[in-house]
Amino acid sequence: MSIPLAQVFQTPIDFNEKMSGKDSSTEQKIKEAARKVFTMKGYAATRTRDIAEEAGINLALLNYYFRSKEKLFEEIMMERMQQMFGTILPILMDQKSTLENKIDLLSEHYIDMLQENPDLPIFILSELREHPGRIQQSIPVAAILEGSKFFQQIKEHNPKLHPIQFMMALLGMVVFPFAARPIFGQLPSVQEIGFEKLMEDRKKLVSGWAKTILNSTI
Amino acid sequence: MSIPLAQVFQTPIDFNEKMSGKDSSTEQKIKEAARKVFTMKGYAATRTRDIAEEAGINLALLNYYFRSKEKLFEEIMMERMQQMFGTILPILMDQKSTLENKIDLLSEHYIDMLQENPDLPIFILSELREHPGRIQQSIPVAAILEGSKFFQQIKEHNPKLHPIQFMMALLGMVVFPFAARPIFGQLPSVQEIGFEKLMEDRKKLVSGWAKTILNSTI
DNA sequence: GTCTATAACCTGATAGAC
DNA sequence: GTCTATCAGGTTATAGAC
Repeated sequence: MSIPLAQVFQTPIDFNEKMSGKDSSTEQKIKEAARKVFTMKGYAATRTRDIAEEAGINLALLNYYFRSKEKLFEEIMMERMQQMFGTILPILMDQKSTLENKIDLLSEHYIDMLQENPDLPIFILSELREHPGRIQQSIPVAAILEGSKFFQQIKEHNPKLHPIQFMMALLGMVVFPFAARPIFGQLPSVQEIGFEKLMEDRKKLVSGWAKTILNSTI
Repeated sequence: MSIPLAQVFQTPIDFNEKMSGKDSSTEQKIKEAARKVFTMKGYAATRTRDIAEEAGINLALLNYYFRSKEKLFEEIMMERMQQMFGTILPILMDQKSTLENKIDLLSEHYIDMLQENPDLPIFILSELREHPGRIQQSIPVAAILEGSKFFQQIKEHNPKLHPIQFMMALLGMVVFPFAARPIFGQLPSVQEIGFEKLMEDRKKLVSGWAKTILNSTI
């Protein structure tokens, strides 16, 4: 069930190309539809009929290609988790880049990816709450993160700061706005400026703030 | 459908007292069970049978007290949203307290509340994604936030910083660790230190960092 | 490979006895 | 108010024709 490490390290660009699905075979159409519906509504609220309709095919065909709803979901979930974590892990593990470099890259690339997949965070987080086990089944995120160059660099840079606390701050500043978009999106000023514009500006804000935090003595 | 403003402003303490439910009438037992199951699994994945079993009563009784699954859910959702937003809004609207004061209070009280209700954020966010309308039905969070003393104070303190961007950073640093607990909780170092301890330490970290961000010129 | 029809099952809700 | 039994509708999955 675990994914070859090479796949974890594919770049976001490779991934998005694979996702755009120019292969319009029936199987790909179903997968694309499943990706869309599962991500928007979650496993439990999704009916296989919705997916079939979205794919423009018959319900029976879905079970012909993928044995069951559960099996189809597993495939989608695997892909989406790779997209969620595959974007950051290669950056954090890079042995050459500096700490500040990693922060810049993460802020920029992750916001880019989330702009194109705004409901990815809620999907991952809400599906993971009931099956936390899924995560180590697909990618050993925990082990990778903990032993990453990134963690090592944080410890060296500021021994008083626990890398986890910093990681939670950085990811929180980047990911939370997307997870809470249903709320923030209703603020008049967000609607005026536009959520996408705000996130575009946010890239520089977050990387700047993160570096500031890193050097603070709190 | 909208809640009297007085109720929005109840303190977290009042709220928690109401939640502890010493009234063990059947109706309260059902509500308590519903709160637990809905919050853990979400609306779609919850079966009314699960709630009945958790409450130690019969399925028919659930429909006797609350007309339907949907109606019961509405009540729970309303409560939970009040808990989610009722904790911060009074702090942000206070006319007397300073900006730094508000940051300290929010960081401390919100983390306290989330320690007791760790799966509240995912519940709210995942239920809101499909029905973003629910939010203005219960509490006019958007309008309140936008016109709050807090926003005004941020603008005065640092005119170059958009209050929304700061708000997203502050809430992200506080709320995200709980939303992503299924992931962070698997890191060995988190298990060693203990998630609760980390969050306890985090109160001061976040309030410190938030003030630093506020004064940065980025 | 793709469809229609249907089986098998599950879930929310109610009827009616106590 | 509380229970058992059951209905009605919906959902996944499959059988079988084309």
